[in-house]
Amino acid sequence: MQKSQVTIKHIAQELGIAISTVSRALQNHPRIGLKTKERVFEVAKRLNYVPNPAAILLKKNKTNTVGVVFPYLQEEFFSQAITGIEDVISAKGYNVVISQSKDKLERENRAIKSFISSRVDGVIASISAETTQYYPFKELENHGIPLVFFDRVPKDVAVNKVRGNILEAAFEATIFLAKKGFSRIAILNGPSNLEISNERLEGYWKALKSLNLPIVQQYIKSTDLTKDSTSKKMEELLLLPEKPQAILCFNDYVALFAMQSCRQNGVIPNTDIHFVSFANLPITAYLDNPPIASVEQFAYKMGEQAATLLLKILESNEESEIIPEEIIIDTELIIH
Amino acid sequence: MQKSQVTIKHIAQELGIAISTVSRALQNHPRIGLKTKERVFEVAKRLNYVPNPAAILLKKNKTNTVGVVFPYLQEEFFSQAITGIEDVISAKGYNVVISQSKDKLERENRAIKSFISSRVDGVIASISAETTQYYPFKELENHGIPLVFFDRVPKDVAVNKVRGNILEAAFEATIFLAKKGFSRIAILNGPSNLEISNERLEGYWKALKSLNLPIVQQYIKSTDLTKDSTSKKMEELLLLPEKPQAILCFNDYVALFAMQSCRQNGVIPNTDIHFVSFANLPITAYLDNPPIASVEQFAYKMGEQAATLLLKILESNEESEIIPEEIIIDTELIIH
DNA sequence: CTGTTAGCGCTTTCAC
DNA sequence: GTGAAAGCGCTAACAG
Repeated sequence: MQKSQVTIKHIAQELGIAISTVSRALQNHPRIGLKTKERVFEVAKRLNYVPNPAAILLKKNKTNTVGVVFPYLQEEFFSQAITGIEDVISAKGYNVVISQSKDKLERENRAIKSFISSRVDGVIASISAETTQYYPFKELENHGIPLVFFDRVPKDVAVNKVRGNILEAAFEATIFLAKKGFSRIAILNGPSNLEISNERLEGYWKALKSLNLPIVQQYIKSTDLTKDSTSKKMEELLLLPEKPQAILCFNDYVALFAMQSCRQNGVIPNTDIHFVSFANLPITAYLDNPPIASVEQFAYKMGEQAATLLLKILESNEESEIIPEEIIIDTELIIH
Repeated sequence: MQKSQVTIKHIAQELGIAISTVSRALQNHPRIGLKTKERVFEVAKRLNYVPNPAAILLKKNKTNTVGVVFPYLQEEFFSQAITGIEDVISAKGYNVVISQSKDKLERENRAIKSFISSRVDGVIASISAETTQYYPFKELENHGIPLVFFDRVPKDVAVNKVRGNILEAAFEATIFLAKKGFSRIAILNGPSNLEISNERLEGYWKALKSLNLPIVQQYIKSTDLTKDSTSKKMEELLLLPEKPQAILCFNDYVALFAMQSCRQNGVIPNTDIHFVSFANLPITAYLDNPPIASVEQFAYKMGEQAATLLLKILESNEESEIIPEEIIIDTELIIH
């Protein structure tokens, strides 16, 4: 029971023909006789032949594989996106290899290194909460590997991006809270190296301004997305003389952590303080008391778009200079 | 900016030495002069040399990659296990490629096919809820690819397995409920093609017997793990003239679905009907009203063990006949 | 210590 | 239509 190493050579021998003929037959080359093809396919199947991708890669210098680095696979937002990516990618005969950074720069780097050494054709990435520099991704560029950023895109860099219309969503969410009658609206934001954090903040600002509400610095907090950090910032908000009446959270997980922290401090979420968050994850469906609204970001669709953009780049003329593209997906505020 | 194709040939030319010398230097071969090595490494770094894995594979016929197929990556039980696997595997210089079956036989098959064609060295698998036959995995055997089953192991087949001591856990959980004073204990089990479902059932039976409680057929339900199926079975339990007082659930997700279904039918979970489940996932920490207890299965440790077993097989003499091994990890009932 | 050479499995000119 | 042969990047005898 050792590794079956059936090669086209075996097929050729069995049939008494040249290996080049077998190769062509297997590729459905037009100039090969129909009968020959049939015989080749029959023997290939019978022998359990599986082409050796290494040999093909060596020859063609193309792995037909794209790499994906996301912070957490278990977050539904990302896992839905991965499904979208996989569906598009595999329909085109490519494979996907998935890595998670767990929001650690070091793991992100390792993933990128491994993508380079395994010669993936392209990469889709959502940067870790620790990533403050574009640098690690520069390596991919050096090796000529096309890159599409997803959701968590780096700022101030001309790169391919697919992301939600977060500014608009934050604006709407804030307006929604104001219309509910709340004037003291806080924001529990993500780390400021993420452009999507800044966009939330801008949307929040824009809304407050348009409502003629004051911008209170103490109501603006950012967490590193961990439970500890989030609880700490939430407690700071609870200690303010004028507690916020409502909080816009970076995502559902931040909202859940914050709501837990409230409960531990004797504050009843969505009664004493109302929560709105981003992502609209299925997890909220399990809760007796979910955030009162959440921004649906259509992760699956975003994944599809990212994959489509990457494939477009891969299949464009490699020599042509490519100008970075930015795709923005509209969101929708879902009221629970 | 095209794919940099720096090869050892370039390094050899640059230095005016033979490519074999470069190859050996890069591998730290003992018989290469220290100075030569230094020069080779210097040039390699400067030229941004990355070894071509395809060429190595073609030569050595070893990808240093293991494949993992799990039902759902977003379930913490599996994602924790993957982290355990990754940590062990990457410490040994192997790579991991991850696939999810989404509990669909067809996706599972696709993943296995892809593992075969990409020539992974070994596979770790947790079978889908739809998989009733060992068959799809037989293909791996045909290609001499070692396989370790994880948690969801097929029944009646001599294969490598790493799993929790589910029978014991179900026994203890049932005893726990009985000690709480409940005599009408139901079980919302998983599909019967999963051995771990049968073990839960056996543990449950064993406990009831030891307690001299009757085994009531109407209290034994199995779901296919989807929300719909679980809700349906839960409603059947609610319609019984003698509703159960407590329910042992296949896992936390089944418990959450069942608890939702209770609420929708005016039954208060953990007040009217008490829940105990398997997995002890972090998700339960977000709930105001989690199951009263959950069986911690130590997914990370299970992942480590599975990876260790697979590596042991990979690194054993390939010719030696391997007898399947079964590793059983003890569980712990966590009371919330 | 280093160089020469064959060959891993496959594709692809270039012949016929 | 099919075959012969070169070569992708690398490793590992086999020579020195």
